[in-house]
Amino acid sequence: MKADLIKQSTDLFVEKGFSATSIQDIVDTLGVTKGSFYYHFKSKEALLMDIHLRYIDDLLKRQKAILDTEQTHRGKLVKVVELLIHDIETQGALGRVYYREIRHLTPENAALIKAKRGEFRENIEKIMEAGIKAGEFRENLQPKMITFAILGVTNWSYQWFNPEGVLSVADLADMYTDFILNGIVASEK
Amino acid sequence: MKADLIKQSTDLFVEKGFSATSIQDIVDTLGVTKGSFYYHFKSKEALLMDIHLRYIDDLLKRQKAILDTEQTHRGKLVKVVELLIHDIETQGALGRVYYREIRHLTPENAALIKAKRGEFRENIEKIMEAGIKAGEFRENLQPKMITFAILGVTNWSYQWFNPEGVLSVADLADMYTDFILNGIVASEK
Amino acid sequence: MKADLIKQSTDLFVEKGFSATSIQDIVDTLGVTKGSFYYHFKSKEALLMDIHLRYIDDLLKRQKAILDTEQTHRGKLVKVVELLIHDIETQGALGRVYYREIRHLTPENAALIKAKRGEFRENIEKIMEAGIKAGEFRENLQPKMITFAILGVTNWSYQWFNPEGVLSVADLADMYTDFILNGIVASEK
Amino acid sequence: MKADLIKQSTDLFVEKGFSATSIQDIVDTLGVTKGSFYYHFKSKEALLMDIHLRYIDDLLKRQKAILDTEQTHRGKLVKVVELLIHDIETQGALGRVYYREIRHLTPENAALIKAKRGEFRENIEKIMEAGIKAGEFRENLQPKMITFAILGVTNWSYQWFNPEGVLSVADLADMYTDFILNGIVASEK
DNA sequence: TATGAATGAGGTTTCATTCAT
DNA sequence: GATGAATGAAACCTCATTCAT
Repeated sequence: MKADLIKQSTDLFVEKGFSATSIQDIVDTLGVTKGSFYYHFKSKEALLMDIHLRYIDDLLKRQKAILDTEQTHRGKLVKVVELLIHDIETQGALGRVYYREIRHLTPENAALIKAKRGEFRENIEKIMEAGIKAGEFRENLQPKMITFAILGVTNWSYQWFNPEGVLSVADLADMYTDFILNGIVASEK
Repeated sequence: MKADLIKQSTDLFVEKGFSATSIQDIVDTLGVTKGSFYYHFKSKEALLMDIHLRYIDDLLKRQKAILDTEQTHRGKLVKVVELLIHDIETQGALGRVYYREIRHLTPENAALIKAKRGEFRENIEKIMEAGIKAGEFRENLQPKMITFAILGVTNWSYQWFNPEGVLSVADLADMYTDFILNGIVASEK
Repeated sequence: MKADLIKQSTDLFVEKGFSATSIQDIVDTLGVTKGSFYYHFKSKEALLMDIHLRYIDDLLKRQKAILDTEQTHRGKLVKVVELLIHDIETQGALGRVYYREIRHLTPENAALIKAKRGEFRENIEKIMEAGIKAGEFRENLQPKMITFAILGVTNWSYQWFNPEGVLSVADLADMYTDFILNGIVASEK
Repeated sequence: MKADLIKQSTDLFVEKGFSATSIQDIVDTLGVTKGSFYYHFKSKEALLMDIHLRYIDDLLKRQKAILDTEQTHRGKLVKVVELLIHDIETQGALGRVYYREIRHLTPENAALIKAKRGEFRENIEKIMEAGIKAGEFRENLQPKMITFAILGVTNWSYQWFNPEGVLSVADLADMYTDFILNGIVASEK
């Protein structure tokens, strides 16, 4: 039941946004009552926090697995990009909630989530730094800014990509790792 | 007065989101009354539409100027990227409202804005297509997807970039055009 | 367990009032669940009635003991006043619940409690009447109104008196019996 | 309208208590809507605070007038007692709300009201002190405790006295000033 | 142009109570 | 005896909107 509530509310938050989704909307889709909702969640914000925590903790765990497994910096980066893009398929557009609605968490909760987001981002920065040092990546890159650029490429996909369209998630991941690694300019031979 | 209302409400929408910002919030920061708001705007949604229209029309106008002026495909692309990033400074984080709150427009209005967004995006796609054909850009790129990637890089900046920080908007624009054009992999010499 | 529920709920009713205290509040302080509460009490009102009944029945029993024991009218009155004031120490501020929350009983239950209250008060009135007749008390007193005045002196103590302060319950009882008997005017010698 | 809301809600608070009176109850008796209530009052608690403030400020003002006018300590005391008892007639049983519902104010507001209550009480204490010093009142009285006893006599009247009964407010005031001044014991001649 | 008062729908939350286990 | 989940009514409050002035 709690799981159902999380599932339904996430879908509704994706579709209509957190503020525009009422508790009534959520419980109506499940045919239960508001009282039931408040038995499982202290507040609407608590539900949002729950969603955020599950998402980022899961992301961090899988990121860690990649860092521990992959050998090259390039391999690590590619796998992390794939991780983010594949999530569009497995998690629905949950990422949209994750980035859009953090403002509706209490300051304390928002701070916690932001710290975990920062951790995820810093892990990518570290890949960049190490890759530059090792000569795998270009020298004149600023790791922090390039990390934001890479996250932009992946996260923006949540806004528009339809995994059931003509292009598969795997195709998109390939295309984007290629773009990130090589840019768009034709090499002069 | 109308301009003040637009300015204040945009700031509040950036900060708290459209749904979470009440008309009362808006008029309170200006020291006027709600009646006054409704003299200038038919509804809250009309204000949001106004904001969207001003933003996208301005963007399209400036994009058109670039397309008419720049000669190379590469030059056109670089200038459009710069246009988007420089907006963070001149327009504040208005872009955040623009992408986040379209959901709260009426279906008709949302369709109009989406059409204009599409136009803006297609103009970039056309640059890509032409650039590929001309050999300026790599052959095996999919213009549509690469356009989304580029928009991801620029638009994501609205989420985190502080133009008053140590890195200037111009620096960021340079760095990102370089990233888009060349990727991150060190060339093997 | 039932005793614990009564004890905790009385404390909470004293502190926050009957309406403002939820069943959840009560069971939380005991670490049990609501189902458990409803095993012991038919309803929240039944608990309140239980508290009222225990209190007034106990008071009546002890008042009766005094009436049977003391010889003089003055002695009876003094002992009843002492009874009421000493209760602040032994019963906590239960008296506050007793007077404040009768409104939340069902009409039938409220009537029963009011009848018992009336009995307690009439017993004091009878002391007054007999004392006046016997010449122990002043002639021109109206027993009913003076009884209310005396109850005012004692019951009001529940509002402010702290038995752990510098003045003991016994001191207060002495002082108030003296006040009731002699008033405040200095006798002209 | 605001005045109407205060009037109706005070009556309902007297009758059913603050917690048990809903905003709906209040507005229904006036045939207006909840929105209207919240236009005039920020919250239910703000209304309660309004009622408390009006009551105690008025009481303090009238007490001050008495202190400035009356010459003897005895006269001052008698007039203050009359002031309190006459209020039952002019203010309805508002005093019941005043003493019973303070717990529903926010801590800050409750502190303010308690401070003003304290001021009122201290003014009576000062009469007692001065009266004792001047030999008008008995030497062995503790001003603070006697003040509470006097307030008990008067305030308790709010609980039971019906000004439309056989005994008038003036009669009660006479009777109680006599009781306070002379006690109940028959003087031995 | 602007205000102040009012509306009514709907928002989040609380709560006494029930009941299968 | 006790629990945990659920209910449904009702609580407080917010808000976009209207309108006479």
